[in-house]
Amino acid sequence: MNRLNYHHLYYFWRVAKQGNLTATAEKLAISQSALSAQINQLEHNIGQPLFAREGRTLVLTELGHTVLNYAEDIFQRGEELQQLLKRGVITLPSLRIGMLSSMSRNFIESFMEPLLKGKTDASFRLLARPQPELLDLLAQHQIDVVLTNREVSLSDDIAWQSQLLSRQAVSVIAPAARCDLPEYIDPAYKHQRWVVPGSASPLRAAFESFCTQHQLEPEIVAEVDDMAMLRLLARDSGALAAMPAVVVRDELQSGVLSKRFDVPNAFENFYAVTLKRKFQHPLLSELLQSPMIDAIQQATAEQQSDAH
Amino acid sequence: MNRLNYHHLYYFWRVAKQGNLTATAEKLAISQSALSAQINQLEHNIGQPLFAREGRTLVLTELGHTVLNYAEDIFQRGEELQQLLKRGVITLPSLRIGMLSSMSRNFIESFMEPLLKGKTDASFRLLARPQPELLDLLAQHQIDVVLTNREVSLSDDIAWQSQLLSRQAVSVIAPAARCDLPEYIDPAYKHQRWVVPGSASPLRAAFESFCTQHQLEPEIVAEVDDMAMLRLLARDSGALAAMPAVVVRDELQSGVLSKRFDVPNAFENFYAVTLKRKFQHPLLSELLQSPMIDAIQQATAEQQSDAH
DNA sequence: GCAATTCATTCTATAAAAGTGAACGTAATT
DNA sequence: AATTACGTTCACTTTTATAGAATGAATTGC
Repeated sequence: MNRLNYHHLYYFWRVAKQGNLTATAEKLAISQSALSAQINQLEHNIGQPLFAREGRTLVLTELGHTVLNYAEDIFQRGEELQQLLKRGVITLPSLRIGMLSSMSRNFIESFMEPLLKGKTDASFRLLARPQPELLDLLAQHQIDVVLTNREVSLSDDIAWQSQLLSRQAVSVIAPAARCDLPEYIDPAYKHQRWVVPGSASPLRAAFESFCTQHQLEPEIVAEVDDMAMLRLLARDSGALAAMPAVVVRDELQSGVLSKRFDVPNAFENFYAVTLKRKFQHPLLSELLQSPMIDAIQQATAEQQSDAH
Repeated sequence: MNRLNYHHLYYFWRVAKQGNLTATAEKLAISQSALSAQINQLEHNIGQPLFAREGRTLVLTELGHTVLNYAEDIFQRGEELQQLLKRGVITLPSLRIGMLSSMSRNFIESFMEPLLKGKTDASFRLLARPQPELLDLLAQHQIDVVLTNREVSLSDDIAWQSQLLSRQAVSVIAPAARCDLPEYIDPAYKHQRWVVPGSASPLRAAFESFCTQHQLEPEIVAEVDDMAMLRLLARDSGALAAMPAVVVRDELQSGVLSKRFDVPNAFENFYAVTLKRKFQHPLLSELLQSPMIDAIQQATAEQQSDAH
C-alpha cells in the first residue's frame, strides 16, 4: 500500500454510509462504473476487500466497518471545515437519535432534557424505528445513538457499545376509580381486566410469571408493543396496566392514574447503544454523562441492592 | 467552492507543518512546481490565501492556521488508519512534549509520571528548546504541548491555550553545612554568597526585590538560566541558592541540602501551552487532568489564600 | 419458469488532473 | 554584483478519473 488515497476513501465513505453504489453514484454525480472502479482501487491498494459482494448488494466486511469508523471521523471533520470555509462559522451537525418505536416517550424526553433546555444552539433529529433498522442505521453512521429497551446481541463485525441508562421497575397501574385496590398483591387482583406489554417484551414475561406465582387469572384486554399506546390505554380503558411507572409519569402526578405496587424483580432496562468510535458527537457525550443519567444510575444501584 | 479536495488539503498539511515548500516537495517525491500548483489550487478553491508570501518564505495566514487545525485532525486520524491497515494494529503516535530548556527537570519528571509508570504502551518524545522555537513548533503541530515557566503572550492568528499547572514558592536553599542559618529572614543573611536564577527570570526579580526590602547585600557567585545547572551549583558550590524547592527535591530529601524558608510572594509558575484543538492527544488529556495536577492546583490555591 | 429489473463489474476511449523541467522573479547572503 | 535559496509560471507529458456500452448475476413480477 502506497499512500492512502483520500478520494477513494471519500467515495468509500459515501457508499458505505448509503449502502448502495448506484444511488451514491447519482448523489456524487458520477457514473456507477467510475465509482465501482474507484472503490476497487481502494480495496486493491489496501489489499483486502472492504465490501463483501453478496448477491447484488454490497455488505461491509469487518475491516470495512473499521475503515468506515476512521473515514467517519476524517470526513465529518472535513465537512465541518468545508462549512467553516463556506459560511464562516462552525455549526455542530445535528445529533441524530434513533429510538425504538415501542419505548416510553417520557423516558426519551427526560433523556434529552439537557438538549431541550440547553444553552447549546445545536439541533437534533429523532427517529423511531424497529430495532434491526436502528442498528443498521447506526452501523452506517446514519444516526449517532440508539435508545432501546432491548439488549443488543453482540455482532461479529460491529463493535456495539451499550450503556445501561436506567432500570425501571414494572408497576401495577390503576385508574383513579380503582384506587381502592390494595397497594400489595392480594386476592382482589385475581380476576381483573388488564392491558399489558406485547409478548415480545421481557416485561410481559415477568408479568406472566408473576401471575402464575400468585395464581392470578388476568383477563387481557389489550396487549400493545408501543409504550405510548399502552399509556393511552392505561388511561382510557378502565383496565389495570402493567408497565414502568415512568411511562405514565404525568398521569400519576395529576392523579388520573395511580400506582398500586411494583411487580417484584421485573424491570425494564434502557440502553444507549453507540458505535465504538474515537470521536463522539459532543452533544452525545454530554447526554451520556449528564447528571440525570448519574441520578438514574444511582437509583438503579439502590434498586438493585434493595432487591437483595 | 466545489468539494474540498483532500489531496490538496493533504499537501497543504505537509507544507504547513514543514513551513517550507522545497523540502516538503522532496519528502513527497514530487517537484516543487507541482506542489506549488496544488496549493495554489486549494487557495483558489477556497477563495482566500492560506499562506502569505513574505519574501521567499511561506507564512500561514490566520485562516491558514484554522485550516491547519482541521487538517491536523483529519490526517492524523488518516495516518492512524494507514498504520492500522499496514501493520494490523493501532499504536498511538508518540506524545511530543516541548520543554523550556531552563525548566526544572524534577518538575517535568513529576508531570510525566503517569506516562512513566503507565500501563500505557505509548512512547513520548521530549525536546528542550528556547521559548520562541517551542511556540513555532507548537504552531506547526510538530509538538503537542509546551511546558514552560514563562507566560505566553497572546498572538493574533494563533489560539494558544495556556493552563497553569503549578505555582512553586521560591525558597532559600542552603548546603547541609549551613543548616545553622535560621529558618526565617535574619541579619545572618546580610552578607552571603548566592547562586541565583538568571536575570531574565521573574524569580530573579523577586529575589532582588526581597534583598532590597531586607537590606541584604548578596554576593552573587553565579547566575544561571538553567534550573538543572542551578541545582548542581546549589549542591556543589557551598553558596546559598534562591530557587523553587522542587528543583532540588532529591537533595532536600537526602539531606544534602536544606530549605531555610520561602521567599514571600515569589513564585514560579508552570504552564502547559497547547493549541486550541478539538482532538487532543489522548495521553496529553490524561496528563493534564491527572490527579497530580489536581493536587498541585489545590496546593496552589491554598498558597494563594495563605498569601492573603 | 421466463422476461424484466436492479445492481454491480469490466472494458475501452476520452477528459481531467497531477506531474515534470526549464525559465523566471524576488529576496537574502556573500 | 554575483550567488544562493525559495517560490511561481509556463509548456508539455504522464497518470488518473470518468463516461458509456457491454456483461453478469441475483431478484422481482407475471
